[in-house]
Amino acid sequence: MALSSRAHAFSVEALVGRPSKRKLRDPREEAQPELLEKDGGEEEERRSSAAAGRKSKLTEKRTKTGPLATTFGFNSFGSLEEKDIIQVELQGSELWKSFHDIGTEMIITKAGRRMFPSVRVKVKGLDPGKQYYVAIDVVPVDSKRYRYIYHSSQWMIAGNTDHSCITPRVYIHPDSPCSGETWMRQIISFDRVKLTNNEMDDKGHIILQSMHKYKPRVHVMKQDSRVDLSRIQSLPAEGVKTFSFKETEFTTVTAYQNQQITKLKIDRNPFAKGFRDPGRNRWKQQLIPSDL
Amino acid sequence: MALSSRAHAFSVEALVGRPSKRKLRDPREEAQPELLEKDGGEEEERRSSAAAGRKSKLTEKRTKTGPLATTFGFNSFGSLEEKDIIQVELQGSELWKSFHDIGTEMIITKAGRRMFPSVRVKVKGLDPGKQYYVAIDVVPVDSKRYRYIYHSSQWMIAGNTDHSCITPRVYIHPDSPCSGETWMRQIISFDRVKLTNNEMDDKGHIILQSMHKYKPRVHVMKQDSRVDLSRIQSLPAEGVKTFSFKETEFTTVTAYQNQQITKLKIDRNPFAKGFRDPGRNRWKQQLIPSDL
DNA sequence: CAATTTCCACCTAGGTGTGAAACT
DNA sequence: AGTTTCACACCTAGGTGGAAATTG
Repeated sequence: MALSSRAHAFSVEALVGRPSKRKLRDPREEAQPELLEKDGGEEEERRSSAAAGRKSKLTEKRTKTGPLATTFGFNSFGSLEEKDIIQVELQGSELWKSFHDIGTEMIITKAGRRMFPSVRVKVKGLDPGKQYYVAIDVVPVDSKRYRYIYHSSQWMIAGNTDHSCITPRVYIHPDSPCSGETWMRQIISFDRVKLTNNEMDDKGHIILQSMHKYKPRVHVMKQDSRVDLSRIQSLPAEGVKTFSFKETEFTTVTAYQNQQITKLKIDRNPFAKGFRDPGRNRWKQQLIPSDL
Repeated sequence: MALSSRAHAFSVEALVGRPSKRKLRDPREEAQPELLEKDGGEEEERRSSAAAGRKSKLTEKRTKTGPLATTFGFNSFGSLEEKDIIQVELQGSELWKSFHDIGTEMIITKAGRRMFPSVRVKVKGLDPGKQYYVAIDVVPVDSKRYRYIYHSSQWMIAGNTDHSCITPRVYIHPDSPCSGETWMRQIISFDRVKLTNNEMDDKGHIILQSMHKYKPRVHVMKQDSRVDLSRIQSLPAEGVKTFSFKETEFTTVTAYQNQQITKLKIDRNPFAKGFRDPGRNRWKQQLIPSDL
């Protein structure tokens, strides 16, 4: 155990990984209505795998690969076909849950930092012959600023923030636009999205504030020949289906707070392989000039 | 001088780099009509910088950044506006010319190999508000098979090949579709295109035959909502403007034939830096077990 | 024997967390 | 004291030509 000195003071409870506190906070959040969906009237259906029993008629076809989010076809597209029941299924939800159970943290930097895990989804119910855009954005979960308390390994509310005047940036999936057939045939990965705390960012990265809670949202929209969706910065008012998943919520940080998160990231992110234990601090020894 | 042993037998003439022979062959090729443009009736205007004197009315606005190719608006798009005079300008033409003067070779492999130099262009005369696709393909320059003669450092005709039944694969620029405004604002680079000699290739690479002469072509097409251009394998019959540049012609090889080409590639391609002279064959000495 | 394939050392390009320094 | 930034060693991912092996 030779991880970051930043999270040096952690409780035994945090290391054992008892998920009780976190589980207790969830029901309250699930019950509260969507506060942030005023900008278009699109319906958002969130379904964690724990709530997978509802709407069995729609979930009959579910494979056991992961949680599923569904939006009913209330015809903002103008089409009445049964196929209008678009479903979006999160891939890699087990990994997301591993982080979520601890309290997911995502690093944000000036230059932009990828998410790990990244959002990857499968889409069903599209019209194979029609063209769609698929996009992602990240919206605040609440209006609170958080602070991590080391000795209790807990996130505490540390203040309020007004997000209401900020329109979140949208990252259009690079394959867009693309036929429904093609979208449905592949796993749609947003692994190249980058998060930044630089409000002046000009590289199209998603701008967030550190020490706040956010959730990614996936958007599916039929191609509209009237607007060039490929260059927009904000979502159109209608014709957009929006999906999100409880287990992808995270807190933004500029340096990891909870050492369990650091450990899990190092363990699962291929790019952090150099920090895995077995062969670690071997290079440190080479820096000591003792062979002379 | 410790380059490839393959091109060991080279003439002094080749090393000095006298361009006379090549220059002599060019006029014949320029005079011959396009043989391979039967598939759509699109007009192709080729203009090397050596022929830049013609059509001065159109080239007045030319900057001195490179050669320019122009297609007149004869309304396959149905529009009559003056803006229909689309111009495509090759970027990095000095580098291309350095290779062309020697006799450009491009390696092709089963897995696919990038081109160096890569095709990079600037486009002018698009309708800023309309959507366009930009694409590249590579077509045969003639029906000959070539062989490199080491002792005279020359390419000789070695036989005939019938290309007529092969429709070339098209590589759609990944930014497609995109507004004319955006296309014109940036340099359009095809550096990710890969060439292969694998006729069964399923990765969308451009399939070529080794030891043949080819030229890349750049295509500009207005978006047609009737067809999903993003997934096509061959060009539509109409509404396509096609451009090519004499200095981007090349001969396909599976291993470099002319040592001057090898030298120039190593010198200019960042990925071949490891073969540049100063620090070379230092690692070879480490492999000799002589320190015991 | 010419042409092609394969494996390799050496690069570019860029995604990790670290730990010290800087900021506020 | 909490938070942010920076240079850095260490990775992944993949683009080079060399040289030996293989192909036809």
